[in-house]
Amino acid sequence: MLTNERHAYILRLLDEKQTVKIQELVESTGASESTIRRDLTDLEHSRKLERVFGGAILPGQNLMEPSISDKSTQFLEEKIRIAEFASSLIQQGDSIFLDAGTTTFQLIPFLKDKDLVVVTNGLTLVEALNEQGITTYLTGGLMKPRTGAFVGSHTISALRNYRFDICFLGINGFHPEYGYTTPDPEEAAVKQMASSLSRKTFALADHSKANKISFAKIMDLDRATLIVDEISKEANAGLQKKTIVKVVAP
Amino acid sequence: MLTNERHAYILRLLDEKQTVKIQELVESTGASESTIRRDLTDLEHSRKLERVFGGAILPGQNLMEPSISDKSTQFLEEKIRIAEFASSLIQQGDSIFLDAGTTTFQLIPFLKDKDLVVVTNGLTLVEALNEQGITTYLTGGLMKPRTGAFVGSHTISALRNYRFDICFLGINGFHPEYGYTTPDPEEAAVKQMASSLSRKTFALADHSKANKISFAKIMDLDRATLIVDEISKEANAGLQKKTIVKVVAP
DNA sequence: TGCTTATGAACGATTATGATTGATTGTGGA
DNA sequence: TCCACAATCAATCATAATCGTTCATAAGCA
Repeated sequence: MLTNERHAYILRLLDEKQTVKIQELVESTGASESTIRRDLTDLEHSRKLERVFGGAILPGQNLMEPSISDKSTQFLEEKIRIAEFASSLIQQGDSIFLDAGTTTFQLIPFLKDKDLVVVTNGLTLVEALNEQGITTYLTGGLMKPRTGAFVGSHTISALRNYRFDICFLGINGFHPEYGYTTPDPEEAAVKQMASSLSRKTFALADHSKANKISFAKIMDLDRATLIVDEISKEANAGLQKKTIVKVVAP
Repeated sequence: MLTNERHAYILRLLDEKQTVKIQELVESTGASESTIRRDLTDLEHSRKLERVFGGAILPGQNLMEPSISDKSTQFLEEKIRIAEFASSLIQQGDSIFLDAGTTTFQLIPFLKDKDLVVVTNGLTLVEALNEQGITTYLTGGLMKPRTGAFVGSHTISALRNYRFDICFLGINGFHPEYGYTTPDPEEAAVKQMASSLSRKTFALADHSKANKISFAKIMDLDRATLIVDEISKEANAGLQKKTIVKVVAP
């Protein structure tokens, strides 16, 4: 059995059953445990699956490719609600920055007929924006393969060419003390720069990001207005002292 | 068994079974392993299949067909031949600029395992480059919806951040007197800037571009080495006085 | 005949594989 | 909670399969 065949087989089985066990694969393929282990390591490295103790599962926080986004985007309903509200803050003729990310991506359908200039650092976003016929500038820079986000010094200096009325940021966590955070320092730097070039900054997040802390700090809470779908009363009270919070209930 | 017969047989088998093993082919055709190896290498070069360890699989399982449909299939064989030769000019560790375009797009499969840094202004190219695991910078700028090329002042100034060993340009026409031309002045400006930042510049074109003149002039012939698939003797004589021409015959 | 092309065998180099090891993690009972 | 046991893990090594290259021979062609 060819290596590629095994890989395809594993992915097919995984797609059917959501999870696969290593022992199960050893038996059904006839390959050794070591080989299956290596297969899973390879496939995880190319983000096709996620390893767990004893087997593998479908990748959780997945890419934003249209093909998989439909079924794998978590909190899609909430993100759309957040995006719709965010779009209501935009004026005709505004210039806006759209951060790379799945939540900001949901903003795009609401931007039609607004006569905007949009700048983004997200590869998937620029394609969707163009389909909507919106004038779009991409920052460029070094591309992060997994997320399709552009980062690095090139991206930062490209941003300096622009000024924005509004800046919409995706974030991975917000916390009263630690502020807005995201896993990648490079992405954090881009978000900081974009925000500093904008008259107003909005942070978009679903409720799962509440009180989460990621590795890289973007900014303190008071530097951006937070838009969330729902939030506990205690948490909200804690946040209100720091910044403006807009809760978009269903 | 004739070479062509074997090739046809291999492709038929591959189409049926999705994958073929070398041992399997050795047995069923009676040819030696070396011969089958050569067959697979040939067929891979003409993009009919993709080699893997122990056999071969159908090509482009994960490439994007939709974005490159009509225009790119014209003279596809020729473009691949041109691209393969062009790739032979690249040294390990080079930094190269890849112009947006269908001919330069065909270069990408030949760039694997070359340890390169690639800069491009083509949206479709950056995606394909990333699938190959090549470190890729996108210039960014204003996106031209139809072609997926980035142009404008942002693109130009982004280019100034880099220096290239080699620059590969796609063109729409070449002419002894009028030089290299392309329809869009904005794209011409990008090509000019990229070339001026490169130690060497190559213009890639199929024979249909001979003696064609488009609206915007990129540069005179002597500023770049021309790579074409074929060309009439008279035309070649006229060109040779102006620049170096490399003809990539089948 | 002389020339080119296709072929097959042989070589060392590269890659995939399977078995083994000791470390790590999850499980269940005291 | 703690401990012991079983399952799983990553790392290593030796082996087997496959790879590209080279060279010599055979076949096709003028």
